[in-house]
Amino acid sequence: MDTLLFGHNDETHVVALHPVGGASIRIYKRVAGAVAASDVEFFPFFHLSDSRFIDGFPKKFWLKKLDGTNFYQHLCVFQSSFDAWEAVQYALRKISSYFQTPISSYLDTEHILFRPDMTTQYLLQSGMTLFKGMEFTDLCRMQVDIETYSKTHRVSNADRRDDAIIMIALADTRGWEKVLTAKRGGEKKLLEEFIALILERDPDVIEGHNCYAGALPYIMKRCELHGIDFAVGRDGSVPAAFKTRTMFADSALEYTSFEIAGRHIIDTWLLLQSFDASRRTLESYSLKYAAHYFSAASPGRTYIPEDKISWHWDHEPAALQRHALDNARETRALADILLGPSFYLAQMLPFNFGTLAKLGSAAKIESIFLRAYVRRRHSLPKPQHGFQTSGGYTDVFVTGVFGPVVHADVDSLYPSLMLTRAIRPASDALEVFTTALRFLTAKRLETKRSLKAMTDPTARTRADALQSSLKVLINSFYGYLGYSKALFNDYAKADEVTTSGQDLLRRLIRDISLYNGTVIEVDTDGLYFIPPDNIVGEHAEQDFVARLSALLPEGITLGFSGRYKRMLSYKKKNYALLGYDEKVSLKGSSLLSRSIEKFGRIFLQQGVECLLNGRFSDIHTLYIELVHSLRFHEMNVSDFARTDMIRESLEEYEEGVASGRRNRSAVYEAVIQSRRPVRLGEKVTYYFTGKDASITGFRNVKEAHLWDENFPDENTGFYLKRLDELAEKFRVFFTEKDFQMIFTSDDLFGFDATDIVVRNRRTDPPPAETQAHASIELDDSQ
DNA sequence: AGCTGTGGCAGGGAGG
DNA sequence: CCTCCCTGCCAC
Repeated sequence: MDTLLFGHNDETHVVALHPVGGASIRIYKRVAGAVAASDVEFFPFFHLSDSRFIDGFPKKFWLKKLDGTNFYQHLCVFQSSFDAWEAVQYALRKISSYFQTPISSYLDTEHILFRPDMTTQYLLQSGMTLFKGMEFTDLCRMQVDIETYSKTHRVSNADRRDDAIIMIALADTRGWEKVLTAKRGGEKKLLEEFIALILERDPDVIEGHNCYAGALPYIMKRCELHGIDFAVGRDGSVPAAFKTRTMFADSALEYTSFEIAGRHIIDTWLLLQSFDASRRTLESYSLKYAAHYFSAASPGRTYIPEDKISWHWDHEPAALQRHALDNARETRALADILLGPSFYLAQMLPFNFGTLAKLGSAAKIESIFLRAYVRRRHSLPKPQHGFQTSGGYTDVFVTGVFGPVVHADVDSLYPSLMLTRAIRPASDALEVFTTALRFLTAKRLETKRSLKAMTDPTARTRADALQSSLKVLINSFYGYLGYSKALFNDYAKADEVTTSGQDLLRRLIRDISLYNGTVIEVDTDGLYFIPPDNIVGEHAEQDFVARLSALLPEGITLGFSGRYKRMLSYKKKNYALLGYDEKVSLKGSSLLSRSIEKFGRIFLQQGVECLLNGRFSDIHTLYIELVHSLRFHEMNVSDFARTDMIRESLEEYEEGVASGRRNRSAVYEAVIQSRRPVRLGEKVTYYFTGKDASITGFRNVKEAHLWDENFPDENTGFYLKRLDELAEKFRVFFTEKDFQMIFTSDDLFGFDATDIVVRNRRTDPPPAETQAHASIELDDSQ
């Protein structure tokens, strides 16, 4: 698509554009924060580019700043296609007269047609809040799972003529379920049946697990091969497809995004990604794992691995049918759990439902600003250049094993500080920031209060989805301040928020110490501490936290968030907790990380458990067992393999290594060695081979599926060394003598755990006031 | 087209 | 050996 590029950037002018009275485009001049608007005056600082068409209609325009950073498509939604066309004509006339040259030839007007209908109206509402007053359950959501067959290869390929879609499982929220199967060579008929069913059931939402990267492109390709239109839009159109690249949790993600006219597409795989972006608790994004994680798996179901699908189709088609239908059901269960917040946000924000499910939090916050500023016809600021300089306060005062332990944290620390101290971006002339934050916070508290009184489960689910969607928004306000691309960013204010938070935490540490409590660890908004001797039992602990809370400024409260039998304090952001239910949970990247091999994770988990319970001889036994099974190749490859993600193409990798931009890395070398193509974002499992324990990591690597248990070639010395590296983490908890005795594989002098105790140490000089009251014994030897 | 932040630990490679 | 730098992963 052609781009109209005109004018030049100018620091003093900012442009906003929106429909007024349905048909005109106005461009504003920013004068000292106020707006001078004119139909005639024109300040062209944007690209008008890439208008997208759905069934011939311009859906929206994109305005792009000349520095390439911002898009304002949500300001450019028109009430009807007629208005949009008028707006285009208007803009072109203006541009032509401004430059005194006809430039209408830049736009391909051939493809703009007049045909306003309900579908177009529906689509064009994307700039407004949708579903106002509706309930989540009012939507008709359809779930889709496809199974594909391959005669010659383990996994089927959309491009191959001899592969086919053989089964489509469908379910919807009206309780309807169906499995379509293909007769021999009947893929075309199957697809036509599928299309007819979508039109008949007419769902508002189509859901699939990994449907953007999986089912949808596959189906589109198969339809293309059979020469049929996948016309499932409400206006009879085929889906619009476009390539997207987004950043999810530090890693680039490439997939083809689809839009179906009049319907929303939901990919539960993407929902999982954004769910995990804040919590980081998921081990995998597979449907199987996620369904299990959310306790949404169909009871007693069987799973058929991808490469066994063809076999089941030939020999046990009924089992495959059950498998496919269970996938559709689990997809629905996942969406039920994860989709609520997006639905209720669609009632509040100027994005449609399907889009909201894909957006990050900054885009959501910004849409609140944009709508308010457009309504008030106020100009928009440019993002500030610079960076944030401070963050949360983190400290650990003692290491070792302690108990009992209380965890307390400040409720919504950053939002509370922003409200009580009236912190808002300086550029926010209309004070949308504070108004919106206060409104959303009040709304959330109100929802949480009403939730307590509710008994009806569906009403509770609804209220909970609403309050958690509000929580997502509220917690994003702070991050928005420090975001480089945010129009209303303000780094100084972001710093003010964090430094006030730090002050508050230091004050709490002092207060706890003055009461003779011992603070173990602090991180950003919460602290773990040993309560004073006279505070015994849960009630007393809660009262104590309430007393501390009463000392804090108005509007800021400290909440009781847990009590533990014992805590192992290792390093900042690294600790373990032993609950009163005897459950142990590890925290922190050095104790619990996907980059640690499975045997290492087991070693750390069990080792920490033993430490918390004082079972020192068990650690010794555990160590010896692991050494033994490594030395005699008794482990499976999955116990010592590592899994990493492919984040760039092999070409980019080789280019990066050659240019010195990046180092060689084991996971890429493993793939290169096995000479196979890889997808971006693919996870590859590999292990180290050879005899030399001191090899550099990127040499002697092999993909895990090439490991043969009859000829185990893993580098035993390397993994033994690795075990000892992990054992080093325990050194700080023991005397040198005890440590040597526990972590040795020969019991020449016998093993005797009776004299072993955990050494508790002070790691940071405590604040002056606390020393006089220290109520635990500490070894200051460090 | 779409992308919230800082702080902290560990491991690997490169080069001394 | 060590230090420096980069990346990955995690806590909040």
